[in-house]
Amino acid sequence: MLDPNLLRTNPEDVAAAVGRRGYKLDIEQLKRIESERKSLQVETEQLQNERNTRSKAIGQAKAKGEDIQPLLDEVADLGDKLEDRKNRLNAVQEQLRELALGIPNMPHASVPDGSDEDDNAEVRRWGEPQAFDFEPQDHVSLGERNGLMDFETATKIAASRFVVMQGPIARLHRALIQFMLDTHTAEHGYTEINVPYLVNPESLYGTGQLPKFAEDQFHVTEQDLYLIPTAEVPVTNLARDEILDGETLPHKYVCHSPCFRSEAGSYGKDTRGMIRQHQFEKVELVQMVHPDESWNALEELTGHAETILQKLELPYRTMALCAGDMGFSAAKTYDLEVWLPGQGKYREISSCSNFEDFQARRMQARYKSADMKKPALIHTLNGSGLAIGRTLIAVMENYQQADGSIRVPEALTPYMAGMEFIC
RNA sequence: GGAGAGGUGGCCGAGCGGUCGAAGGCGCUCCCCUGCUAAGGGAGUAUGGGGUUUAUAGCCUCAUCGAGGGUUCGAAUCCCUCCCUCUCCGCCA
Repeated sequence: MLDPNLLRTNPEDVAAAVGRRGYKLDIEQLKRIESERKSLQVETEQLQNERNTRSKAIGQAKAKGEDIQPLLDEVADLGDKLEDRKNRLNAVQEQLRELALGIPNMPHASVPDGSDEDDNAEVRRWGEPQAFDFEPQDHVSLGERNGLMDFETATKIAASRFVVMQGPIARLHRALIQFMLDTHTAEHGYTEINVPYLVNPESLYGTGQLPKFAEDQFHVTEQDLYLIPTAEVPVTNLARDEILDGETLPHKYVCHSPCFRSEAGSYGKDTRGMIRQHQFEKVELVQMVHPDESWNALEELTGHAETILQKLELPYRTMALCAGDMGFSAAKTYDLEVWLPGQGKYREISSCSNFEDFQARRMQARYKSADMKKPALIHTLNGSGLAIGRTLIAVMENYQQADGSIRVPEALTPYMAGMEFIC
């Protein structure tokens, strides 16, 4: 959520900023509702004040044993009037809240212009896609070779967009998780954390998945809980309604979790293989930082994710998302795209964003240092470090041999009991 | 799942329809006293919103005693629903 005060006092600037990402802010509507809110709120509070004052007087009169009937007659119609104003005020405030919750974050000045992924800017590139002296297969044919990956059975026991993995591939999948957690905790200073995979609606409001993206979530209606679409949700919400000690910032968490996404609206997209699944695993990096530090932190966090790709020796490029391609809550996002020989292109494997105070405001996540009179909003960031399923694919496709076997990346052999090839 | 108890300010803990945003204690901040890492005295010490304002100063005001409804001129106090915590029993990875 944007600063309501900014929205009130300077809607033109806000409109211009969010306009860069293709969001049309109706300034006239905003101003109209806002002025209505103001007059209604002032009136309502005056009435409340009157009621409080008079009720107090009644109490005092009664204590002295005076006749309070005349006083009661005086306030007879106050209640109805107040009730009416309150209802109208609530309606207007709700309208305003919905409007504010629906406005995306303002892109940072350094975010490139553009409307879709074609306008994303390449920031840097690492590694060379290797030349194969045979026709490289994609992960689906590589995985199905010995029944290591089974999409049909997954469809039988669940639905499409799920997978069953077995044997060394299942182990490689686990090895990637261990490797990433170990790297981020030992080398990058993150604290490993384990969190609930079902969260309440408040948490999804906090990070911005609700109210706008309800159809993307798996909802357990009986208990009104949601399967997490990413560990970002439970981890970032650790700070919800908290005042963190400023001296303890930054808080850096690394969290492995499954992620559940309905993928509504992506029918027919990436239907083959493990690229886009309803359930996948991810090692997520989350940082809660001092507002002055978030831009440094974004560069740092992106670098942490890149380190994983470098250690796995997977070629990738770093893209700065253009204004029109960024997620709802982000002020700036870097995507890491890994080279997939099976597709002959770079595909997203990580997304690292600075949300500034956008999520923090929704969550009321604040910090306070000794020299501060009042608490202030923290800044939040997160990034995949990395998506496990897609990393697995990348390893399979980039490390495949002519015979269809897969060489185990050196960084992973300690986690594979020394196994060098998956046959 | 069954039976009970309870959710109040940073913490502990009173309050059981009126002058309560809330006694008291602890903690914290400032001041005083004290010739010494103790003790004592005094003052202060919740958060969020709105209005006014150049102002994150001041002033005015509203809301908040787990959450949401209700009764009432008036609710921390009464009623209803929900959530959470604790104790005992049952079940169970």
